[in-house]
Amino acid sequence: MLEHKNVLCSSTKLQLKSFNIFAVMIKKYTIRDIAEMAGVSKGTVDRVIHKRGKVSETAAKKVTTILKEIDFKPNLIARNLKTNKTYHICVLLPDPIKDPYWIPCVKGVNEVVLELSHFGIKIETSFFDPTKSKSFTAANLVIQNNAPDAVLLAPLFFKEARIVMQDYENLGIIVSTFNNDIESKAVKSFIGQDLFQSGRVAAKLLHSVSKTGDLAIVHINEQYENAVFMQEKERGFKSFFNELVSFNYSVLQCKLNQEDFELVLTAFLKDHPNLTSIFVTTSKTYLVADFLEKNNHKTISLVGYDLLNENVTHLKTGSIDFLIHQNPKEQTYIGLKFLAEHLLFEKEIPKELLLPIDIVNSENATPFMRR
Amino acid sequence: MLEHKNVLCSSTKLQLKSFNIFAVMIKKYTIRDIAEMAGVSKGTVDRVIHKRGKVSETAAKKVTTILKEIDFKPNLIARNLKTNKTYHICVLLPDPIKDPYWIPCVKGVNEVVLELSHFGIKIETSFFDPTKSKSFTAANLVIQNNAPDAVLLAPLFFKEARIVMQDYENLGIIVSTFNNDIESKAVKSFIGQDLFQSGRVAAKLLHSVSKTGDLAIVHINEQYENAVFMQEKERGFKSFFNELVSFNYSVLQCKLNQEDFELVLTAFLKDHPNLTSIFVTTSKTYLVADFLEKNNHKTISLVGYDLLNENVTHLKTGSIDFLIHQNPKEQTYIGLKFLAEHLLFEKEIPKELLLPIDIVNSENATPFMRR
DNA sequence: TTGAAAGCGCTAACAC
DNA sequence: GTGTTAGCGCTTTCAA
Repeated sequence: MLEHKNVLCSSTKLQLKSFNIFAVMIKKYTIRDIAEMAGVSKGTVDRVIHKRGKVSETAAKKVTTILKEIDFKPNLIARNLKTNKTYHICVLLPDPIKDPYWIPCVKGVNEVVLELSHFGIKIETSFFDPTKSKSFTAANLVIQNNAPDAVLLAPLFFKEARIVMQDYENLGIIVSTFNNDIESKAVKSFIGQDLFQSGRVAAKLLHSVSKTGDLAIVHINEQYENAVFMQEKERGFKSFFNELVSFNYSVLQCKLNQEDFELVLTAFLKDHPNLTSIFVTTSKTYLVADFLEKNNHKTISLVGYDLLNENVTHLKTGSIDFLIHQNPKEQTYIGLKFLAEHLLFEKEIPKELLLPIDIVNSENATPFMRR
Repeated sequence: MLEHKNVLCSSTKLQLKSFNIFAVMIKKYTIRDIAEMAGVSKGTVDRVIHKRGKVSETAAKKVTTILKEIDFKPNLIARNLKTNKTYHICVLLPDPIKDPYWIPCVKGVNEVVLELSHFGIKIETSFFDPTKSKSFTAANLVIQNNAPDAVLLAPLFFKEARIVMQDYENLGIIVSTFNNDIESKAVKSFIGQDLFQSGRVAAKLLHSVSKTGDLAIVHINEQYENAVFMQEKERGFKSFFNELVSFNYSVLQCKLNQEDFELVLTAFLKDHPNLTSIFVTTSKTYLVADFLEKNNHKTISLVGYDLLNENVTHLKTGSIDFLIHQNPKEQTYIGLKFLAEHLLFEKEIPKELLLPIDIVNSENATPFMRR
């Protein structure tokens, strides 16, 4: 036994030691222990912990001191077992039928529901039409009437969301956002990606694939969604090339709608024969890929967003070079879990959590989709 | 297209519907409810649930029927609160001082320790020397003498690990592995990446960056670690180019040691003037990057492994094009959490979990390192 | 073979 | 103000 321990190098022992401070989990105190130490009853300790008042200053002081001294952490499991309260959380998503991008979010919600099935958490999901800002506002009204404890939503419409957020704050309903950051003090937490940086990632990818020729940023259906977020990606994309020394090509811009798609894109490509790369700022990347494939533009590199089936198909045939995965499922999962744990265990929620920007090519797509 | 949309719609509705069944969380039954329904006492119900015997057939049958009928799920929280048992898990890692690749694993362990601090889980970490298989075997002996309930380890040495696994099985100690899959029935679970596929990802990346010229697979310090795992990456890498139609270049191989590094690599590059791409199969990618930078081989593309500081620095200066992130922290975190939840809540552990293969370039590296 | 009862750590209602 | 007490859902004696 001792012999074997010597095999480990001495520097390791140091790390191991400091690590164990965490791992050993010293002594576990209960409120009964505290009560005894302070010479008061459990009830008084509880009152101090929850600041319910009705405690003499002397008692309060004694208890607080001990609490701090031993860094008391109440057994949250027991607390939850007792209170047996059910919390109500509403989730508001763009309708996955209108835009399949949101399908994984439903899975993310379900996972939280399963994991937390033993705690009193009631989760209700509703959808709004991602092409209509009014639908978003209306859905929020319904939720507010339900008076849940907390709400998780994707604030697709910047202006409308900021207004609605005020109502939530007035009603004392906690709101977390994901996917889009509306930068309001009224939101408890935002889970998403750094869109500016994600534009830079796209730029770097296209620059890796081809070093020469003009590039184009393509926005699709910009009028439906709030353009603020597409512009962030565009800013990031441009910033990358601005920083490139001796870069002699143009970064162009092209706005498309699903209606006049072919016409406008055909004209655009004719106008810019030196184009070698396209960056699509939405999950509709497959539309551009379809077009390039059909019209035999094999030399144009393409980077876009999201693991829709259509996009992944193009990834595998080679008409899309890279996709950026925004991980909608994980965003919803984390956002919801944070809220639930905050309600149940009074856990702190970070004001902002930016998930990694996943780069996907034909070879690593599958595990991302499975998850 | 139309067809596809219809599939989407209906499946989405289905998802939503089944989701609500979950979310509403119908009625929560307790063993008391069951006892009343069956006309027996809580004790009897408990005996049936845990198959502790000493129950008459009639009573057993009645209870079992009801249990099935209502799909009873005991409140695991309450169970844990009562039993108040502490479980003991050992973690065995290669010494992070010998190889910084393993540093994030310690963070992963600490995270689990923090999250599970309210449950009775005692976690102890020890290290072995990744260059010495004997150190691995010895460390396992020490652990076996400690008789923990479960063990999480990185079985760097294929043969030795398979032997040691037998001992664990005989001792009734649950073992999960991560990082390397030794494919033994004696291991409960493996968390890691598909190494073959990760070789393919590297191949695709290099092919994206440059379509022409010879490629080289570089193994570093192959004799120290078990070559099985490097070979998997190599196989994957080669398979990609084998499937490429009209690919007219060579995929070469080069084995390096830290001692004669410069000499051998210089000779290799001289022998292969058409080389445009290098794939390094280990986290020592920065050694090759250093070399290329020093000797001004700016036209050679480089893909390697892991977010060591040295590697990321080269990523940002451009001497490494892409890194593949094996996510050691997440591997450890998940492996350990699975074990803990299995012990505490009798949760099923998947036999194998393959994490996504993360592609990293200069622009998305930061959030991966922060996590 | 069974039921009754105590108790895990915490909360909250209720006396004093 | 403060202590006491009755549970939350489950496990585990201990009698019967």
